[in-house]
Amino acid sequence: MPELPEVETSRRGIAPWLEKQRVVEVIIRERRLRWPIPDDFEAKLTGKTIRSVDRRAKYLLFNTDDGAAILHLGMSGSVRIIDPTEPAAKHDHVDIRFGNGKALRFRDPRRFGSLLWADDPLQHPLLRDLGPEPLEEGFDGDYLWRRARGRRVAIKQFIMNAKIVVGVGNIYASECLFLAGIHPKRSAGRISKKRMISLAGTIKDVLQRSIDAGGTTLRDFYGGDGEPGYFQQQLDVYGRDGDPCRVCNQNISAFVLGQRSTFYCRRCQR
DNA sequence: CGCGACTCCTGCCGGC
DNA sequence: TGCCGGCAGGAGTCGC
Repeated sequence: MPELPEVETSRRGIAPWLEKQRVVEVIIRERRLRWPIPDDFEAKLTGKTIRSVDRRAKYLLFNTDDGAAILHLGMSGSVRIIDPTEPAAKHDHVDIRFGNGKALRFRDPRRFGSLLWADDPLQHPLLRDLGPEPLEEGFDGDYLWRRARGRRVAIKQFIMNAKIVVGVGNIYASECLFLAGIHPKRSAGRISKKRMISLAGTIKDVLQRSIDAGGTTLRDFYGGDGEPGYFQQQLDVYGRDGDPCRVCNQNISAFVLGQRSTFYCRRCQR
């Protein structure tokens, strides 16, 4: 998946095409996603006007005057704006057609994504208990440090926990910890407030920089305009095991933590 | 409650 | 060239 910057880039790409547009038709070719698309989804959305396209964590929210569609891209999902006469390819599960003649097409080969309906999306069980947005008020080093009291889990898993803070995926978790000089395996509760302030800063910086760069990290990501992502390798450690550390020249190490690949510099990170 | 393991699914890549 | 195993950006759920 798209990590948070990819989702935000997708949101910015598609929002101008959708806002104030009336949904004229919803075409669902495959309902079996992470959860089945609800049977009444088409009926709920058809005929309504999109008021805004918002994002909460990695969920895209298509708000109408009466309820909202909630879309999660999972690991392999993408959205783009198309001419609805364009034939659907394999894994193109949903088209939402609008009054302006365009359509939003959702593709998701692995089907880990989801498409749901909620009268009040922020109160939906999947969104209700989420932690703060990393780029908004309410997230800083003090907050991280307070939440880490008594927690023995590895800091990498801690910052990837959406109940603590949303939007830090596997790639950026490694990157942020490298920049903060913290070993991925260090217990969350054993990190000083000073270092947590540094970590919160790197999380904000990395996510903001990645959004500014158009969000793209890996090659199968498509922005809302359908153009391939930039695939810029601005990454310092992710996927670079064996390469020399940018700072100290030590080879970057890799190991598995909580079933996720993890990259770090054993000299720079303690 | 906190934590670790497991799970869903397809595509792709490297090794033989 | 083909087959097979392993791995991939997420995150909910279960069992201890």
